[in-house]
Amino acid sequence: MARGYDFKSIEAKWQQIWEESGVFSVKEDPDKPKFYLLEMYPYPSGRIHMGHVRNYAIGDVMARFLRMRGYNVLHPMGWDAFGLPAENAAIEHGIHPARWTYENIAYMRAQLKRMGFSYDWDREITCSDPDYYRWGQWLFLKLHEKGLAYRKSSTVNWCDVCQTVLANEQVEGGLCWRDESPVVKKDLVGWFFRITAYAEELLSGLDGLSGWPEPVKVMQRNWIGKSVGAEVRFPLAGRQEALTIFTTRQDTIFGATFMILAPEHPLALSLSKGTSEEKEVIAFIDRMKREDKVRRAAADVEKEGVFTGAYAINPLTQERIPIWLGNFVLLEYGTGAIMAVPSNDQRDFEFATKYGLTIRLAVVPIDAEMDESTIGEAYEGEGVLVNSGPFTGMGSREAREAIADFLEQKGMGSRSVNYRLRDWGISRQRYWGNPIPIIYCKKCGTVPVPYEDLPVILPQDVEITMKGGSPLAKVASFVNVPCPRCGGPARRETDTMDTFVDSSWYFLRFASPHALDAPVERSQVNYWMPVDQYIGGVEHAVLHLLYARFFTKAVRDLGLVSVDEPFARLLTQGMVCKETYRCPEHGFRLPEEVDAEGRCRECGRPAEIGRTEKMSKSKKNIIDPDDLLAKYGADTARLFCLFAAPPEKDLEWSDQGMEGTFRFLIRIVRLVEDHKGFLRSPSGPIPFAKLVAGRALYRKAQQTIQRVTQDIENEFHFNTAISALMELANEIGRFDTVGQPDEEEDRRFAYTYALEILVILLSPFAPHLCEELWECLDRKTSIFSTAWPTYDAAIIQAEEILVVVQVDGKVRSRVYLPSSADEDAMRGAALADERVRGWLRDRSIGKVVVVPKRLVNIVTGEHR
RNA sequence: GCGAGAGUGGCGGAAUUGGCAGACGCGCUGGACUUAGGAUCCAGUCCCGCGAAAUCGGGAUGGGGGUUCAACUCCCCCCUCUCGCACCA
Repeated sequence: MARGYDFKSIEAKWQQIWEESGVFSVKEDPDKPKFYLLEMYPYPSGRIHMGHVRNYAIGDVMARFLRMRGYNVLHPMGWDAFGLPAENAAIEHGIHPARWTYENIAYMRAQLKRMGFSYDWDREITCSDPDYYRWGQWLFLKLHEKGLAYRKSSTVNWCDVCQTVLANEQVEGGLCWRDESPVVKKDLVGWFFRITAYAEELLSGLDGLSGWPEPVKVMQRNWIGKSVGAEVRFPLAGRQEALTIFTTRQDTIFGATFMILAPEHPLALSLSKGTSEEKEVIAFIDRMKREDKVRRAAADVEKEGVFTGAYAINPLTQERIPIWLGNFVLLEYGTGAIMAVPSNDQRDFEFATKYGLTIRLAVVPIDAEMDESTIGEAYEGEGVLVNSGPFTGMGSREAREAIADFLEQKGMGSRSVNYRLRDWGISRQRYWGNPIPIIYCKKCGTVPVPYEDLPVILPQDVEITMKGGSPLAKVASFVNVPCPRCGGPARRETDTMDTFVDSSWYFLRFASPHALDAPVERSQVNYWMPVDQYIGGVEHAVLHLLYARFFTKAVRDLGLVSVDEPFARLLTQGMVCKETYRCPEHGFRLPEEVDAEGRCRECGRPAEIGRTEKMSKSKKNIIDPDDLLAKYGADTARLFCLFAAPPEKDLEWSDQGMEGTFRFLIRIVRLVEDHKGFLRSPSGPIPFAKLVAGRALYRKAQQTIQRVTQDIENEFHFNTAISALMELANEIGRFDTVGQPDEEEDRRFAYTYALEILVILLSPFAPHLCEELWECLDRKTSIFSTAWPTYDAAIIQAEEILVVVQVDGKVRSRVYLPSSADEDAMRGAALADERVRGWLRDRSIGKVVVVPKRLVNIVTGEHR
């Protein structure tokens, strides 16, 4: 026990009481405003880390605060329990993924309980439970019926380490988001969700999300990548067909002097057939196929291409222009073909320069000279059209409309919109995930598993390896099933769903976690949704948060929910960071691997104190929440996370900061315990008007109510809320409890009041200790069934205000005035102030600026 | 390259409808109590200067310019850092 603060028994005691009383389980209640507060559920990796502690501490303050403010708060927790690490554990330690996962969950649930988070555990969801994943399968089948889930062959991102496909969103800079190994391309058949069907709504919906951080919305907008332009048909010379391209710059079409196709373009081979270029074209296509997609897509790779031998007709100039293949043209975007305008597109310019192709100006800047013979780079800005027939002289912006109209009138093309967003590939060639409920029959083709046969249970006895394809494919009893349609022999789909599918609707399930005949119970989900406040890491800005928005809209269109957007407000908390130690020979070192002189204990070389980085095992700078619980307890750990930085910023870990926070709690314990005999006033409350000795302290307590309430409510400024509490604690500590005998009642009353306010206001941050102190203060019911205190604006207003007096903008004096002082009184008092008069000697008074209740600025004229 | 965000004491951070820059905490310095202090309490702590002293003077919010009675806050230019996207036609 530490100096009178026995956090271990206090925390255990109250956690047990909360659990037994079930105070945090909720149900729908029409008499209270509802509030759905959600933090991103964790992957059960083994133990919680500081990022979880911070995330959930932020959420728990909100939950407890809002309950005391009279809201009906839904605050659930669950487990993102499917995923690859479970399979890795199976291979490394021979533990079954299910056992590994459920043991981790048991341990982590206990950790969360020891942190004292106020979850409604009755609603706990584990997405690897058949009760949960059957509804994921059900939703898959519904999406399939609507054409929103489909199967296709495509070139996919393949991670060799994970032995599975990755979605576009899961590739970061050409590397796997999970293990940072290079991603390679591979042709595979797999299942996709048609997220692109919602591209426009996902984009426009962002405008309504005023409670989301702007950076996240920007990232999503960029990811969706809407481009407005036109599709234009370029007739092929000597053929009936035409080549369709997409462009956003139809105003530059008169400068289109050649065309480029992606090497994989279906016309690529046939165009060169029979030409003298055929051999080279085949060789080029082969080479591109072998080359890694990621490397090819990097911007710094040199552009290269090959002439197909074929020509197209520029529909506006009627010019015969050559068709090339180019490594930088992507099959997946637009039509996989482009018109090349080297004068107005830098990529086309580089290509044209390399291969000696024609460059002709189409759009030139208004105020600068440009010449085909001297052009050094493409001009990509807005400007004026040249060489453009009837459109010459038109502004480029205007010309885009005019040329689009022209193309539509002549039947040469049409306005068109393209998105960078691709459909979401959800097939994973792994075991520990939700089985895709599809059966393949030779006779009937692709057959959905009938709803009444759900769930497709993930079999238990599976040999897990990281090679040779999906583990499920080797389980004969799973694979071989009769076709639901014809009864003939058929086989199951052996891919499982991306785990992001599970997390795309778990927030809906929390509203009715035990619904037996549907994924959600409609009245309950409509009562609770949307999530009023969602809290989690910014790393999911485009992954989970985009998928979840898509799912919500799709599920809405199935008639299951009535909201358009799942998360009304979003808080993305910063990372938890700590300084690192690095030895030139041994790399990152643990703090205990470095001695007091800062040398590596192994080789004696000075270890460099590295930069502050996100806590991670590999950087050896993690803090284990279990250690904090043992040394300081949950309240201190939570309070420090909230005090050290505002939630959206990175938090820099500081052991000394932890100590300071711990000391603060000990001081509060002493404030209560050292004055036990002094507390409580037998004669009842004293009206503020009659308070004398305790007047200032009472007012400070009232002011603190205002500050803490506002800081929590607006912008989540927990750090400043806590500093306000520290100020109040300091003032209580300074308060003279002795005084004159006739003032004793007055002092007792104010002291007790201030202390009670301190404990209540602190309770969302340090709930266990505050319950305990509340009990010490002789209160009989839980502090969390107490209403959040209110303040009186008239009391908060001090009788006297401090007015700053400036002369020519510099502070020269300060005067105290009654708070009722009007502008004239302020001006008069300022001008009468002796110090100010000294500064005004020899000068004439020009303007006098008066800011009510704050400041007087006297502007002087020239010297007299 | 494009997009977004951020630069304030020794450190984490306060203060932006423009109105006392540095709240609160850490660290540090001095003192008290102590056999002892890495416990606790009290005082001090942005920089420079005069001074016995402060309700003294000057300077200071990445750098430079501007608007204003008044700028950490608004406008323009520049520098640095972080994050996201990265040949998307």
